[in-house]
Amino acid sequence: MTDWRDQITLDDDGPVYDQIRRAILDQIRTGDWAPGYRLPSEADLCDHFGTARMTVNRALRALTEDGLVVRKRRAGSFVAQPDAPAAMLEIVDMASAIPARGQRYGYRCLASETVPADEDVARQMRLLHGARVQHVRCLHTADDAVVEYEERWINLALLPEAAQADFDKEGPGGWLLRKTPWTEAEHTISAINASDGLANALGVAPGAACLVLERRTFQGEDVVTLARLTHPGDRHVMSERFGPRRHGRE
Amino acid sequence: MTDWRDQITLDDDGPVYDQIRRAILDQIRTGDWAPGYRLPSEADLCDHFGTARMTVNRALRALTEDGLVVRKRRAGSFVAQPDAPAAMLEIVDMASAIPARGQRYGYRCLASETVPADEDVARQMRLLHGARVQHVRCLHTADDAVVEYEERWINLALLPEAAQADFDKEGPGGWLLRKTPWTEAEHTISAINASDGLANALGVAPGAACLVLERRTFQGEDVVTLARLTHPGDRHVMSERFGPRRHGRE
DNA sequence: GCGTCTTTATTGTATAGACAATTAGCCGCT
DNA sequence: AGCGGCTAATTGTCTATACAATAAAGACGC
Repeated sequence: MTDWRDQITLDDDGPVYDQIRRAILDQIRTGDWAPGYRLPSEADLCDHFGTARMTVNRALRALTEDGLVVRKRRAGSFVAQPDAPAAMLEIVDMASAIPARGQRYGYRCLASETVPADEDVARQMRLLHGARVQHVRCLHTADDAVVEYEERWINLALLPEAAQADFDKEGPGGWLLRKTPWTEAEHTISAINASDGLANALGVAPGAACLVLERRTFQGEDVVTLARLTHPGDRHVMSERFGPRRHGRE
Repeated sequence: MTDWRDQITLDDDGPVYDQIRRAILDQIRTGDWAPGYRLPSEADLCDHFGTARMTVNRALRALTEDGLVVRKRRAGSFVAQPDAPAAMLEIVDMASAIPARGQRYGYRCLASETVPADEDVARQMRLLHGARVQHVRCLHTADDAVVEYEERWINLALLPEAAQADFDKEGPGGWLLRKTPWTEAEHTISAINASDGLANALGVAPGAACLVLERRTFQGEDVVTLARLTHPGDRHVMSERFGPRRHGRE
């Protein structure tokens, strides 16, 4: 990789601290500075941009508050591991959430195939009807009870490797978490009565209430992946807590 | 009211900017500085605390980012109107959400009574079994279709006025938004099959999947109110979008 | 090699001062 | 009374500097 100094420039639009923030954000978003990458020190950045340290500090602090960067005294500043989505609406990555509660996690892949997007999926993923997507269906279990039926569509235009990926051992959630740089996400929650097929997969009675969480994950304007996660309503709840953000020491 | 200088002091714990932030936060939380109140200017605060302006600025900026304070050049800094909870998980205050979509909003109060908390409610509200709470049940409609059945419990120890409040015209959501100072909130979402009674109230078939949102609203450690909001699953969804917070100009 | 001390790079916080941008409120004019 | 322009209060940003806290890396002794 060429020296970062050659790539990172300001756009002269808005406050300088925000220009710097966005410049660094871009490096992270493109994956150029991957998770774990050590950022230049404040001093180096000041030097490069020709600003005071407080200005660079403010940019880095904003990125830290957004969870994109982790900072440690003496060691430096690093691109954070992209686990942020899980933090907002809990019970997102089953593979990590279930062991945390002391239950035995199980995973089974039902199918993974490259297909043209049907109308509904194309609309939700902002793709043209018929665009190629990877369609994965799998089950997550806790102590042998099914807690989530996952249906997943991956945009092959953005992530062509997904067509070759092996989802037999690892769920698409974890795979994507490793592969894709930071993004935005959007959740939609609804409740449905289980169809016969779904009831069978989940191990519940037909007609039982199920909680459906659909998550679209973005890279800028593009949808990387669409996940439809269906849970038996009585066996699972989701929760989140918010308020004035936590400040200072954790 | 006595001069603010008599009330607001630092606790000497942690960074100064955070002490200042918390000191101001306390004024807001207690309702001492109510929504719309004009805060002292940065210069006054510097003077009072004996710090540099940047330090006070950082405290106020943090409060602004948390949505607790609104700042305007030349005019000053003001305590924000407490509309923040609605922003996080949308479809929260039906009375404002429904007209926003061009539908006709309707509200009907079914009952409002002062009762001792049963075991389940007491546990969720962190109260002693039998503590007095105001229990309100009501319906929200959009173009005459029921979109939400609201069951609400209000902690009378914290809000004794709730026993006398008239919930026939205004829903408890709006009333509380006006009455109670800023807090944290916690959501729990699940899906249930409608019981006969609930199905009747919502105007759906018995057994239909319903989305249940339970929200606990806190004042520090105390639960102010518990809301159980039940929606017909097929008629309603909730969504939220998140990612790197918006920065800079709106 | 293995512990212990020292050095030092890096971030975290705070200060004092400067200028820019915004705009509420006042003053004067008609 | 209404309008227009000026003034000044207030926030927004930036600089340059200083010292504190942390912990990695190196130096030293054994």
